Amino acid sequence: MNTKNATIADVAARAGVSVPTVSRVLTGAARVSPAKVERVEAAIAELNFRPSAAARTLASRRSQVIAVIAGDTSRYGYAETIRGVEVAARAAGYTVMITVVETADDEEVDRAITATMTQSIAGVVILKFDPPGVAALKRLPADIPVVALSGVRDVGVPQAVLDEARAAEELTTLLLGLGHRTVHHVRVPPSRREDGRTTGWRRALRKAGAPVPETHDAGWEPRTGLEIGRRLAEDPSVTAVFCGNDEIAMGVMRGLADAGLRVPDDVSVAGFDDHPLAEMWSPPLTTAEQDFAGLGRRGFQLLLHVIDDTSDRLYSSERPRIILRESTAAPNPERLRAGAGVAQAAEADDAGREARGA
Amino acid sequence: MNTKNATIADVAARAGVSVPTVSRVLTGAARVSPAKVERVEAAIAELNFRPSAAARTLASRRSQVIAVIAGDTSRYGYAETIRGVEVAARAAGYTVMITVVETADDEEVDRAITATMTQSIAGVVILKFDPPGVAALKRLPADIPVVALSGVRDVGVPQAVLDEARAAEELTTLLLGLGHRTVHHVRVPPSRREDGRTTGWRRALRKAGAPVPETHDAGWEPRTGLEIGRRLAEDPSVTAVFCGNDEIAMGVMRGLADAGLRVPDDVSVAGFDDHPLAEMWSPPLTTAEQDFAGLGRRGFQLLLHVIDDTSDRLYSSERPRIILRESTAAPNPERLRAGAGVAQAAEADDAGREARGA
DNA sequence: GTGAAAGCGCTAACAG
DNA sequence: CTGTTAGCGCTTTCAC
Repeated sequence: MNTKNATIADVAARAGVSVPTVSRVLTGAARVSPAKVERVEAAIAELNFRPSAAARTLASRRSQVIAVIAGDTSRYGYAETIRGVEVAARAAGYTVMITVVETADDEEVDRAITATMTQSIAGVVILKFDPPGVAALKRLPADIPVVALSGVRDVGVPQAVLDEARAAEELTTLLLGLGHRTVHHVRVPPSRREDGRTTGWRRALRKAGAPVPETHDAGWEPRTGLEIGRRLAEDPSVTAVFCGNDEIAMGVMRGLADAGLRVPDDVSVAGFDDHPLAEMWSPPLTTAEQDFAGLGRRGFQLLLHVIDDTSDRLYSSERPRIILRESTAAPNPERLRAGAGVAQAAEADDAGREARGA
Repeated sequence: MNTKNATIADVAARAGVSVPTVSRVLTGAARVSPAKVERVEAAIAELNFRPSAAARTLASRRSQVIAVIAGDTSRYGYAETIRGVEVAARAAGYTVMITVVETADDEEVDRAITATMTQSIAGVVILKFDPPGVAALKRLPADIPVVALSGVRDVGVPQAVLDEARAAEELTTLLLGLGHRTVHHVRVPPSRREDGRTTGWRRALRKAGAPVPETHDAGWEPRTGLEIGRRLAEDPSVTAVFCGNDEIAMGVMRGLADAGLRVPDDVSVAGFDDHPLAEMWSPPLTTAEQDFAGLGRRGFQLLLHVIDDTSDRLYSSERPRIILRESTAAPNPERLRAGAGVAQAAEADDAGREARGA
């Protein structure tokens, strides 16, 4: 076996042709006589030659690598989105490079942008799921092809979107339709001031004329939902809870259970995303499906269009699907009664705050 | 602002120095007079210059990119391991490139190896968690620095390991200590004939003189555990189940619950990995913690040693930790009695098979 | 079709 | 310390 990598010159020598000819059969850029093609291919196989992407990129000023910039790589939605990008990229002959931006600090964002731009890449897909993603998108040089992936439509950048607001609105409306006076909301860390999930929830309540309760803020870790669940259990006006994602919903349910409440008998809980474990949960979780992998795939396709300048319609969105399972039901009449007084007060409170412009 | 990327020559011209001098301040390879350093840095900032990794790699034959080869990127253990690698790589100034190998087919593995080797990379970290990973490791050229990450120690390759067999043995022993006659086992897809998890389980049973029941094979999806759970419920000799990972354990528990059995009252269930949702589950899941992110970090550090040829001890392992929660308890006396006859028969059966050399 | 010549943007030896 | 001279391995003109 050959230890050192053969070069295109080695292949040319072995095949008895010139270097450019080898390059031609490699790239298929120009026609080469069948006889030579065959000899070149034989030489490539014999020498186990693999072209150097670095040299090729340097000479051609084109690259088959794309970068994914993300605030995280491991959490469900992120990992699935990245997987979708990777699958589509691989199918198109591209390789994926990862750049993680942990915070939205100037320094961290710059570091990430530099790390990304230094690599000669064809384009970047950026997960605009959180503040670091938003910040990175803002700082990315304008001359590099880029596609943003997110839950809310934004202007000025080609993007693939999951219509979170719509899904959240439908889900909340469904809960209201079950007979709940209102629906409480536990947020996951938003990408900016307000997420599509929260917006949709609010919109549904407004449209239904239901009171809009104060939101509860959870982190990304399921256990952050636990404490919130316990607090929620103490408030008898709470009969339905819509959580920003399934993992938080599971934490909230654990907290509710710790407090002795049953789901959905005492409180209905809905999640978001349709995490693979949502249907395994006890009770199986009502949620809104989010096709993250599809988002990633669509994002990459869009990027390909941006790269090739095939700019017809640089936007892609898809309607989400609500999945009704057993964690949601009609409100518990007793609890509804018990909470009535409290809710009344809260409502007045809420009205007051709104009037003051909060 | 400058649209096109500035080159090192532009910087040199602007700073009034030679190109190599700019290179020197860039790489810090040689001393440059403070005055020039300052001018060069100013020029770099003004031109917003970013060196081209492709050119640098081509000229220096060194790269700051590593590849991660994995059979999957999204599942819990995989995603966390990759995250660990990325964090460590980023801290050391490296960028991570992902190569997914979906199957162990020659063609697919070759495609992945070629895609990886074509990029000029400093080394590769390979997730030897499954057959594709094992196959890819086997086909990787010998001259590229490589570190394998897995649950079982193997010879011939620098590697970071999570001692699965030991964790599984301890967990099974713990279950046995609770009074169960034996422990049933649901496997996740193994990396080869037998995983460390299964090996450890078997070892514990053997050491305790407990019968070794037939294993059940689940897939990666939680729902594959569901059907197995239902089947397990029908067999009264089953009082304790050790699952290959937490997600499958959750599916199994759902199946058990569907059949009307309670955990841990009727059947104890233990998982593996300590998935973030394991403690949110009802009941909270007994499991063995697996520090995947740590595995990834250690793997990258090892790779750095392989690259620098600092070959002291190219192996790293860590003792796992068992987490006892509420999904496991002493066996249900009634079920134990009911199952005795069946178990007896199964045991005889098992003994017979073993005698025949299975 | 095909080869010769000229770089791509950078680093690696050299001299000095 | 610093500039000059050669490439790294490939693609891209441009003749023929």
